[in-house]
Amino acid sequence: MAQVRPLRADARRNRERLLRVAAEVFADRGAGAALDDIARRAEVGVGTLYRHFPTRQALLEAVYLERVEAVAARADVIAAARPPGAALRAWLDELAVGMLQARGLKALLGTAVTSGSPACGDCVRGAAARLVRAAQEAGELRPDVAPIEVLRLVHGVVTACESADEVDETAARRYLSLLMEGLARP
Amino acid sequence: MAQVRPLRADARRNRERLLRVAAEVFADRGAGAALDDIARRAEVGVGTLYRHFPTRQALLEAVYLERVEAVAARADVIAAARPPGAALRAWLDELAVGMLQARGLKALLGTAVTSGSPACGDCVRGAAARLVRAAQEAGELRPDVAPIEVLRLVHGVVTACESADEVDETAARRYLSLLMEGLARP
DNA sequence: ACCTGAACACCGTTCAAGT
DNA sequence: ACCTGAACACCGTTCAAGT
Repeated sequence: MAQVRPLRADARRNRERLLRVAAEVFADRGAGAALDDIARRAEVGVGTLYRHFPTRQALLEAVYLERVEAVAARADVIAAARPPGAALRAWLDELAVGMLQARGLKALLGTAVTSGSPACGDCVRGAAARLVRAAQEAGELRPDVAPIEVLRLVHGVVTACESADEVDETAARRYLSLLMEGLARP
Repeated sequence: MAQVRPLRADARRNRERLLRVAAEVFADRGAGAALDDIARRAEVGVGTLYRHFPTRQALLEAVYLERVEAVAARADVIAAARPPGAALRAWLDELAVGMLQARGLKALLGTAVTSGSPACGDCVRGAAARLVRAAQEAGELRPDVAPIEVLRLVHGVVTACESADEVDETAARRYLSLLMEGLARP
């Protein structure tokens, strides 16, 4: 899937410049930022952007790949330190805060979670599945919810926060708290 | 605020044609449908569309005004027939189903709820406030949530449903059910 | 093998000219 | 008082020409 042959030196430089610039631009213009603008700031033809990243989604994934993997990896760290129910909750907390902070991350996870993009989606879905199953086996989570539903609900909760005037992590935690209480009862 | 003088006959006809066509187009193209397209189908210059509805939001509001008012009015009917907690829940159910069915309605309420647009926002916020307060006074709803937060959460839940493959009212009710259980505990 | 940027398509929005 | 549609701006996407 990934490049078998290493990229030519100039191509590699361009790719990296694009990623660095895209991260900045997504950060302050949001996930819908003009691709044209990203190419120009990276001092690269638009065609080059499209060659490396055929879709906006592909660019978003490449930009946030590390962060997404980090969040997914946190799942196991957290799971080792806490009982299943608390672990799930703590991880969803981190996930929600991450989505609130990184403006592109939420857009990415929104679609990645739904339409199974292999790169980023799998590791997040996998992490969620492990935590959800564990919590269900421990009787700390209602058995009739699927991991993907939990992810969708968290996505919805973050959306609810965004529609407030200012991004508010406290509100996010409160909303998640409500959600978790609902999820706990069978 | 509204037109003091009645509209000229041709203007009135144009306005009505625009509303009728816009309703159709929003219904099958979504709330982001091309305004250009709406004008063309209504056999009207684009400028005429902008004259009557200066923003997409204004058009959405005009198209869904009746439906929104109907939903708001349902609040009092429901409140008269059930205890406060059940009434709130039943109304939020109807609200969520309405947002799922009418593709523009959700987009409209999303912004209307946040950035207080007078036309549609007020009546929905008012209805929500009455039901939420009543449920809180009856001790059936935690006292630390504001009506607008409840609306945001419902909006988030509907968003969660939409990210599923197919629009699923059953899922919406389940999610709302979880949310309400979380909202009930103090 | 990769890059460039002109070219095209599409959509939103405005405004001069018309009735 | 209202309508029209050309004109402009902006953005996404492709592709012929270049190295």
